Amino acid sequence: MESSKSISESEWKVLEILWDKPGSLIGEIRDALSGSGWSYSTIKTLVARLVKKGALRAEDSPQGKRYYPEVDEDESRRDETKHFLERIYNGSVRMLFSNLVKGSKLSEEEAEELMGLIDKMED
Amino acid sequence: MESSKSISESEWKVLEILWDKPGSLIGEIRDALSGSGWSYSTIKTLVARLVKKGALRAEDSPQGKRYYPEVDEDESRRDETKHFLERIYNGSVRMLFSNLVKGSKLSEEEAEELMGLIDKMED
DNA sequence: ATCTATAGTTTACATCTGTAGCCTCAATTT
DNA sequence: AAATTGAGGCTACAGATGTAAACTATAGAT
Repeated sequence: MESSKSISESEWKVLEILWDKPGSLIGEIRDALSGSGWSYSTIKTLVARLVKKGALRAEDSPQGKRYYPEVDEDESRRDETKHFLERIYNGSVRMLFSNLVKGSKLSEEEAEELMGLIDKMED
Repeated sequence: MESSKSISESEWKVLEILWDKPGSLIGEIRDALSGSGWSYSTIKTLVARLVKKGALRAEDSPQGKRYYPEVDEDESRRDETKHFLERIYNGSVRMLFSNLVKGSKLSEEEAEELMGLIDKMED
C-alpha cells in the first residue's frame, strides 16, 4: 500500500470530517470545524497539507474543490493503533489492557476473564 | 501531579530504560540502547531533554550522574493511552476493541463477552 | 605525565506541527 | 459599481523533534 506519510493530530481531525462526508467543500469543512477554534487560514493549511501528503484528493467542481479521503478510515485507525501499541506497550494488546484494567471497576475475576479473552485474541 | 510535558517517541525509549533500571549512568543507558542506531550524542541529547522536561532527575554520584524517572511508568502509559484513545477513537475503549477484534480468532460469543467486560470497565 | 575514552554542556540544523497572515480573483451584497 | 466574503495559493514563524557535532573537564590506561 501507499507508504502514507504520518498524519498529525490536527490533520486527523480534518480527515475525520472527510471520512464522515467525503466530497465536502472547503466551506463545509470549515463549518464542521466551527468550534475548533481554528481560523479559516489554519483549516486551509491543514487541508493543503493533507492533500500534499496524499491523504486527501482535491477534485474540481462547479462549487469549488471537493475533497476526498485517499486513505481508509479503519485501516488508518489500525495503523495508528499498531504504532501506538509498539510505542507504548511493546506491541502487546495484553499489556495495554492489563494497564487499563488497573483502576477500573472490574473485579478480580472479571479482570482474569478479560485477560483470558485478550490472550485468546492475540496472535 | 505536575502537568508533565509531552514525551516524544524517542525520549520514551530512553525513559523505558530508566524505568527498567532506575539510577543508571549515562554509559549504561548508552549500552542499553546499542542497537538503536543512535549516536552517543543523540542519546545524551535525549537524556538532557528528559531532565529538562522533568521526566528524569539527575543525581550526582561518584560514578557520574545517575538518572531516575520522575514520572510513573503506569501512569505515563495511562496518560498516553488516554490521549491516544481521544485522538483516534473518540475516547472509547469500546471502539478501540471493536477495531482490534476484527480479524481476531475470537468467536462471536467470546467477542460479546469481551465487549460486556469492556463496557463494565469504562466509566 | 600524557593520552584517550567518557561524561557533561552547548550549539546546530532540517523537518514537522500548530497556527495564521497576505494577495488575488471571483461571487455576492448593498 | 463599490465593498465584502470566500476560495486558492503562497509565505511566515515559533516550538517540538530527530539527529548529531563541538568543546570542555576528567579519570583511567599506558
